[in-house]
Amino acid sequence: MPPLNRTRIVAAAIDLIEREGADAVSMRRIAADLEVGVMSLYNHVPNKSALLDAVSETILSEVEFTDDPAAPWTDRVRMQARAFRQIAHSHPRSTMVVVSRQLKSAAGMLPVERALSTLREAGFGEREAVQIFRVFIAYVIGSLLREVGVTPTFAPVHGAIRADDVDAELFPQIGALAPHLSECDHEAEFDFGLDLLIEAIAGRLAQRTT
Amino acid sequence: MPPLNRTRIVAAAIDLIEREGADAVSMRRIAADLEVGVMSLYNHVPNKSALLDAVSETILSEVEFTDDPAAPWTDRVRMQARAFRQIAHSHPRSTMVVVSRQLKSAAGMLPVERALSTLREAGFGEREAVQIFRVFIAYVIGSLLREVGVTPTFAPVHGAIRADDVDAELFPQIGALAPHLSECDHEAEFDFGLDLLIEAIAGRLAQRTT
DNA sequence: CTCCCGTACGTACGCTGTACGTCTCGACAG
DNA sequence: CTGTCGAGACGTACAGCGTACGTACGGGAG
Repeated sequence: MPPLNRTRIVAAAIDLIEREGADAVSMRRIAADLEVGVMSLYNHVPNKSALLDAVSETILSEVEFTDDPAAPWTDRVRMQARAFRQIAHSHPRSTMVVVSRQLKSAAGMLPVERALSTLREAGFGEREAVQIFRVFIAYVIGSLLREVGVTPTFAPVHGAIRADDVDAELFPQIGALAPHLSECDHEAEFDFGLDLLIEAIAGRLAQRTT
Repeated sequence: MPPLNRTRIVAAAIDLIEREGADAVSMRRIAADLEVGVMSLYNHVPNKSALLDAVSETILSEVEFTDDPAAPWTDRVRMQARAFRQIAHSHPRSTMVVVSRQLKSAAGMLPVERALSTLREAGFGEREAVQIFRVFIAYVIGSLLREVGVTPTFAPVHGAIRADDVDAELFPQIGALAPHLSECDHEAEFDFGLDLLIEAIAGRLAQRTT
């Protein structure tokens, strides 16, 4: 058994989250998985919150942000958004952890820097770039949370909604659209909204330069 | 002191969340606020999870969805989205609770029904209406979470980012745009993205009917 | 009056994060 | 070789959590 260290602890935490969900994470549980005393963890991690920060940072730094500065800005932002969505695939149950922690570290700020720089190079003004950036962030995070089921409200998937279950009098639309509501191709849905946003932004840019 | 009942318990829970945040919520704490034994709560609420569902439902049912079926669909969806955002104003610290619980009840499904019906009446197809609905939900929820600070990652507000704090070599854009990043008129930002989305959707509709 | 049931409540169990003290072991100074 | 020291592993302990269970009381039904 290799010596205990921060990296092994973080890896065990991620593994535990993916196996049993974020609620299952406890210092005792992680220690047990590592076959180690609980308090030994505290020699390498100051507290649970810092451990979750490290989890977030690790996952974030695994995302492959391949950016081609020569490509059109529309393709670049699309690629960046898609890269971010990869988190939901590579670490689905950790997504909420990643998204809900502010990281002041390089791993957390690099995606921001890239996005802003892309928008600036596309020709948007300072204030404009930040606004557009925020719109994309909101959409991407909202989409991720729906995909991993953290915000099931108003996004029922899983056949949780059956046409028979809903009162056709009160909710005729939900009843009628139940087949479409209960199935969701996350990638297609994500791209649909993403293209919509990019198209709208491109429209603004074109209209302003004329 | 009036007799204990479900309504009073839910009200106490909401009050506690708004005063001290969702993490401060515990059955013992709520019971103490009501000057009542902990286990007395369980005569009116089956468990903590159900209590939080009730909290979500209560807040949701307070949202005023004034919908004018005669108005253009663009105005209607804008109004619905803004109404939803009111949650962040009326119960900021409860927002995450509301958004993260799936409600099968009428209070949870009514907004969905309204949105879908608006989109259908605007002329969108079944599948299309659901897709567009999902895009709006993602954007609205993402925006709410940023506004209430649940997803501070990539959305640093509060002057948390100062131009001096960031390495100008590694993050030139973040440094240059720090003034804009550190201040955020949530309502204006929300409307900016909302109008962008509505405009894009309207474009799709116009293009298809021609 | 008696019975009964809903409500309030105390106790208890297993879980949580983590502060603190102890013990062991490898490295290095003399 | 021996004495010392620091770092890491670990046990114990405490306050707090959700809630299962048993008990006591008070008012309406028969």
